[in-house]
Amino acid sequence: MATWSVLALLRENPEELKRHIAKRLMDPAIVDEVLAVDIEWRRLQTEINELRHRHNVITRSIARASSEEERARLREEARELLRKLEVLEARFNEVDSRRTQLLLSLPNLVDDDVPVGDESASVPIEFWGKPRVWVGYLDQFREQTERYGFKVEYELIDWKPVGHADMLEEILGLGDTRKAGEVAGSRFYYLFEDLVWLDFALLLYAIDKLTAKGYKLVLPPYMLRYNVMAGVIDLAAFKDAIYKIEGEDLYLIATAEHSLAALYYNEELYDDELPIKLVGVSPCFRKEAGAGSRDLKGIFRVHQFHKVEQFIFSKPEDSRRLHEEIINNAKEMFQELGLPYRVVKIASGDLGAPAVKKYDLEVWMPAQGKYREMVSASNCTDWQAYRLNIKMIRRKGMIREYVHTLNSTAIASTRTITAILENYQEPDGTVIIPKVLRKYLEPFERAPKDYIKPRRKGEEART
RNA sequence: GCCGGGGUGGCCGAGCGGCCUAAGGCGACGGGCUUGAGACCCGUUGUCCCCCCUGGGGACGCGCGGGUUCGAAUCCCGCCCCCGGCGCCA
Repeated sequence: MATWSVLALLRENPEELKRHIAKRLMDPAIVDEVLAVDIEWRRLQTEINELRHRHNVITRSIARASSEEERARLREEARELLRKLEVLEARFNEVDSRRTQLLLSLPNLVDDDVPVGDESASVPIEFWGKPRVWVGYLDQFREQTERYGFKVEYELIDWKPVGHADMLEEILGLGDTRKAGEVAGSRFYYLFEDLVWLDFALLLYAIDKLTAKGYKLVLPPYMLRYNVMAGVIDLAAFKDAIYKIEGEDLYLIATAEHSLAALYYNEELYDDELPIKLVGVSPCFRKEAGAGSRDLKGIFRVHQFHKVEQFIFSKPEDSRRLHEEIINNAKEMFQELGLPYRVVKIASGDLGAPAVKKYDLEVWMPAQGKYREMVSASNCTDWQAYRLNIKMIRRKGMIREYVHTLNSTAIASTRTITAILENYQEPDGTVIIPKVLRKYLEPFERAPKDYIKPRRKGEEART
């Protein structure tokens, strides 16, 4: 019998489950509630099973009854049981849907390795690259490195790089968020020419990199049904992030993770075919309802962007190792892109409900004087698999368990573009194109090759 | 979107109101036989609940959800998906 780790812990050691939930800074009282409902659920089920059994016995005897009178008597007896069952089943259905709802509202467990606390407890565990630090940001740069005991080499610059938002609209003239705002709303954008080429070059680079490592390339559905979406994310994320198609049971994906996870919805995988490593490409649609006015300028936080995503279905015993693998893949790509980053181990209070552990990769943004999130890599263990009903069968003994799922950004296009606009910016506004991207631009006549040249807004593109 | 056909266990495929709750085959797993493998023989093969829990009992399960009946894979209604034809379309 396959068991979901959270349900197993609820039944075996509810106090321990409470500690996990408390680590997420959530109210552990839900544990008592769901435990009581689960007990009631089991009790009712036992009672109903017994009544149904008696009913089945009678029902079977009707066909074999010797006389018409006997049949009539048995029918009445069966009806009497049905009346009792009706009452019990009504209770059960109530309890059952309550139980389902409560179980689905439980977050995943928290890995022992995760720092406990709110987001301020998240800890950088590794720095890479030589960030360019403007003199005015030196203090805050030190604050973001030395405070955690890291001595990070940097290049001090005396000119302040232009922020990505002004770069794209004013210096390069290759983006228009004002017009997009007028016709679609804030957090939408038009990108033009070289930045569009750059977007596609980034995607191709990530696809090339990961398929070379054996990941299977997938172009997934961009919309999913409610039941499937609810299997992948928690309700809070649903409200804050997900767009619904009017009049249809369809929701726009916020990341390819959602439809990649759903690839084996209601299926069983044999242990000898795992791990299954996928690389998906898709647009991502996000409401950003909880974001308020954060990052309103530019294209850092937008309703729509392209992303290449890593996704793995794994054996339970392999998921920790594979979690390291996907964050390492991301690191490798950002190293090759030459973007200085740090890896942050996310604190328990800031974990999403699906994950037991999460790493973010944050790139140094010279114009903001901050490290900003580019990549997020999560180990979801059996949380999504339980909800999507994806099991693993161990050949040895044909034992069924839930598979583990893992996901990580490879490259999110618009965010990575913001990082390139700030990190590869020359004092005159020229943006150097990272070397690894150039081969993906080479075949196209009108694509930029080595540089993106400044040309004020309204100026004709290219020379 | 319209008309017609169809969705049965991991897979193929019978069954079309009760001969007790899915025949038969394949696969997989366990065991027997064997020096080993194959062939062969026996058993097992979904979900859930209960118990005196190396085992035993029961409920549910035939695309999904309802309904009719003492009894539904079998009859009725709604939805989803697949195949064929027509229409529309990048």
